[in-house]
Amino acid sequence: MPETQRRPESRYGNRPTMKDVAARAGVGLKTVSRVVNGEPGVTPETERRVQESIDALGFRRNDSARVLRKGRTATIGLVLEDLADPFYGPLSRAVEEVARAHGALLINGSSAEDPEREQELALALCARRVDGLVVIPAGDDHRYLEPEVRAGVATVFVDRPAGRIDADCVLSDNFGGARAGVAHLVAQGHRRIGFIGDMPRIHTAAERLRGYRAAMEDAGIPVADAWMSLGATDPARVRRAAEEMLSGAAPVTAVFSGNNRVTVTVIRVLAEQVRRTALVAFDDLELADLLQPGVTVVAQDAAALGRTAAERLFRQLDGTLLAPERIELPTRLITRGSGELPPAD
Amino acid sequence: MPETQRRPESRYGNRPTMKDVAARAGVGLKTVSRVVNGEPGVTPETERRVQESIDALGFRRNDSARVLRKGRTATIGLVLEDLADPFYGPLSRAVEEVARAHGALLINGSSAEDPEREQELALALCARRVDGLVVIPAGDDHRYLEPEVRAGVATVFVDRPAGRIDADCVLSDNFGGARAGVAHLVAQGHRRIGFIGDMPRIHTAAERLRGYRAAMEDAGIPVADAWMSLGATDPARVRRAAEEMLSGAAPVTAVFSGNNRVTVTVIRVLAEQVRRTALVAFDDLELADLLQPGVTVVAQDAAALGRTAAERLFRQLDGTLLAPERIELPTRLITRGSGELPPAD
DNA sequence: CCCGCATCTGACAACGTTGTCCAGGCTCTA
DNA sequence: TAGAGCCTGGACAACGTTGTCAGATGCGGG
Repeated sequence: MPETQRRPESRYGNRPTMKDVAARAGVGLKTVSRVVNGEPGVTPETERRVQESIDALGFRRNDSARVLRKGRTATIGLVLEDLADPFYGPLSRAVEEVARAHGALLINGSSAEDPEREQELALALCARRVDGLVVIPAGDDHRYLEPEVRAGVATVFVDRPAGRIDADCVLSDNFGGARAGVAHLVAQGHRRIGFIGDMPRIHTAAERLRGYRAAMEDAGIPVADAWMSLGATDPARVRRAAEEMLSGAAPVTAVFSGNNRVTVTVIRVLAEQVRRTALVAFDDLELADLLQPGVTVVAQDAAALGRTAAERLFRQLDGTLLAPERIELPTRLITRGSGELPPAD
Repeated sequence: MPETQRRPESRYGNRPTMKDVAARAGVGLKTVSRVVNGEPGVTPETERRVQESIDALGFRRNDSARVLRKGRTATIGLVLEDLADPFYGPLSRAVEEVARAHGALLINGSSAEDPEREQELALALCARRVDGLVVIPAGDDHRYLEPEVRAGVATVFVDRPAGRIDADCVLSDNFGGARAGVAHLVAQGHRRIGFIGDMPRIHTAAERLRGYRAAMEDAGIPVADAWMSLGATDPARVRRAAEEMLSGAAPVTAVFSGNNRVTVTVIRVLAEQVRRTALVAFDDLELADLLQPGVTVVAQDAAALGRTAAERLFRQLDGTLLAPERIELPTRLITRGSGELPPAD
């Protein structure tokens, strides 16, 4: 029994290590390390021999071991809501680009709007010792991250603020954007304006609702309960909500739609109606300008959100960062027709 | 000078280790390991003490060290083209879901259609010892992965086949889909049918072009060079290409568009034309049914591609897999109006 | 009362890498 | 030619975890 310790099962399929490379090249272990890391102090001739050995064996440095030794993983984590949502694609890509510029890789996971899953994911990433974490919160209590933050994990929240923890946040001006969007409808002469949004427990949804209410109040219009749908996100329920506020004795003449997923359904419903109803939607859509009429939107810049957050993350990692801050990015009203339809009553 | 070796800079901000937990709980290191991993053989009382210690110190197991010891990372890598592309969002999400079901995390990176960057990314993932790799190829030579595959990295290619290496591939039936789409246009009476696609060096683009040619040949229609645009992907060039084939003495009466990015531009151009030109597009679009006319598409199932690839990857990891295979998923023609317009000449 | 056995616990090595430090050989100068 | 100083290379420990194995403890039976 020559081995006292059984090798763990299928350990990397027995990859060559620096030791193997060193043995083959007839040099010391550390010399190989030097070559691999481009450190100075190796003769060209030695370097050549080592390099040849590396190529011959198909050696690739084991970053797990490296990380263990160095303490930095050059990896950041991104916890988002749903990678398949067209809003998060560009955001994620922007984070990735910044990470790449800093030589880091990106691990990401979707929380599917489930706070528990968000926590599970974030902590799994911490266990892997990501250097930093960009989180799009699903839950509203992030105290579970406190030990991690104290331990030095850089953390930035995006799109929605952190709950019960003092941390950097990068947000869109949801309130201002919604307010401006609704005000735009008011300016076209609308008074009965519907709002279809997500559950108010989601911060962005709550803020947009607040913007809606503010704009209505600015205009001195009392809001009827029947004009608001909160929390219906699946197509069927959105459809029902939209149809309801479009029917009855005093139907809404305009709708403000609270996010991109709601919008696609609302557009469908409006297209089926005889009466032309105005629409302003939060979040831009790919083909919004080609519809009849074009969809007027309050656009947020998903890529900018991601970029800003990631840049801030790396500034935390540089150590050049001071107190947590809340950064709010402006939204932009893009008029394309649907928001400029006059009231049709 | 009590320490012979300086601590690496800011090593995890001095996180507690199992040793610290053990010391505080007054137990041995291994006992903590047992508790953390839920291994049997620990008295409830001891376990309680250890758990208390863990909570008090905010300990979290360092997975890097764990990986180093165990040899499996429970992480898979996904190299795709552009996370911001709406086609890859669902694909990526599907891979993530499968990974999650197997208790693995997902690292992903975008190659931006650059073979060098693809290689760099894939190898970086291998250095991190991901258990497996799902690759959407940008390049056409993947021999660089051979040592990795031999070393036991499970590998599956998606959307496009691997180059010069024998590996699992999961593809859409690009040829068949394009052929059916073009045949559909022929069936409406079109004879002058344009094709606007990506660079033929991209496999999917080449296959779709082949499908176009095949359908035309089936119909006995010789293809004019002026009807084809290959490799223009940025909006400006697509626009020019489209406008060109729509003008002149014998303009095309129908266009087959080779991918989603091309399609959005083509739709814009067609909308500006007086004459109605038919369109069938490869890849579905979010609001395709709401345009006037609705866009007839050859839809592929991005999520199914991702799911199938990831499942195959994990079957490789289970060791239940045999020879590399090429799996082709069917596409679906969805008629919505634009593809049913008759020739307008 | 002591032995044997089962159960629980801990010491130790090893995973693959990098930081430190020292040895040996070389060059250059006095 | 000897000494100082530089350059290259290697031995060794340490990073935090887990597998192995042996020691300790307690209990029941002979």
